Amino acid sequence: METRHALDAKVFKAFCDENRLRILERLRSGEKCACMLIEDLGIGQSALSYHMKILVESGIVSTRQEGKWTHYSISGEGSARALALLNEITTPDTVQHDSCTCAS
Amino acid sequence: METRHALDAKVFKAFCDENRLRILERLRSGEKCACMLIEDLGIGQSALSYHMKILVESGIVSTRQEGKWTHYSISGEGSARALALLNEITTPDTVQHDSCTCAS
DNA sequence: TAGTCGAATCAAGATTTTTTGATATGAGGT
DNA sequence: ACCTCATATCAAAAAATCTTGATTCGACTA
Repeated sequence: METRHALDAKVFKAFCDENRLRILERLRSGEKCACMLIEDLGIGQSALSYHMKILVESGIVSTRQEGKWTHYSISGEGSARALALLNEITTPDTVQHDSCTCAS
Repeated sequence: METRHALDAKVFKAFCDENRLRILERLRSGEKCACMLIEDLGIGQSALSYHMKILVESGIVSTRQEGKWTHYSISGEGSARALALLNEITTPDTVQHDSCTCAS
């Protein structure tokens, strides 16, 4: 079983790699097929496939099959989830725990 | 020189590791000193120091020195920057590029 | 059904990140 | 000045991630 933290980390791994950020940058301007990304980014076919898998599994990107072509686009839903998660992670708790007592 | 993507990736690396997410979880309830985090997370002293460095350099966490103790807390400013960045990265461009023509 | 083409998967090596233990630094306290 | 304690840094090993080239899979076409 994976901990919740491991699952959360998976979402943010989508944004941790330079190539994936370059892919997302391309997708901001609309759906793209794999062939176009490969050409545009100067990246190997299997490398692209590897990164797309990570992006899709994190929920940030969705796929559409059209014959033998695969088209990728940014998932609004997935992005919203990531944004909400990031917000949660960085927002102070309502419940305040005991503060540090090491200097007392 | 580092590309912008590499810099952006650095910010999100703060959230890519299970231990760092556990640290942030603790910090949500307020400022904590290193000694408390080490004990609470069952992590080595130098491992904590390593992760804190990444968190601080990404701007998500800020430090306060008090005698020989270091206290860490979530930076509202840094978090807001990360949130804005994530939002930008995942929001469709205004300028629409040519769409994919591979199936034409 | 054989051939072709786009994309996924696999296996190996390269690179990066994380952990660990040892040592250094720096702020107090004596 | 010396000692102690908290944290940072360093170096080496361990683990995870990324790249590359080869192979496989699945959809279309002839």
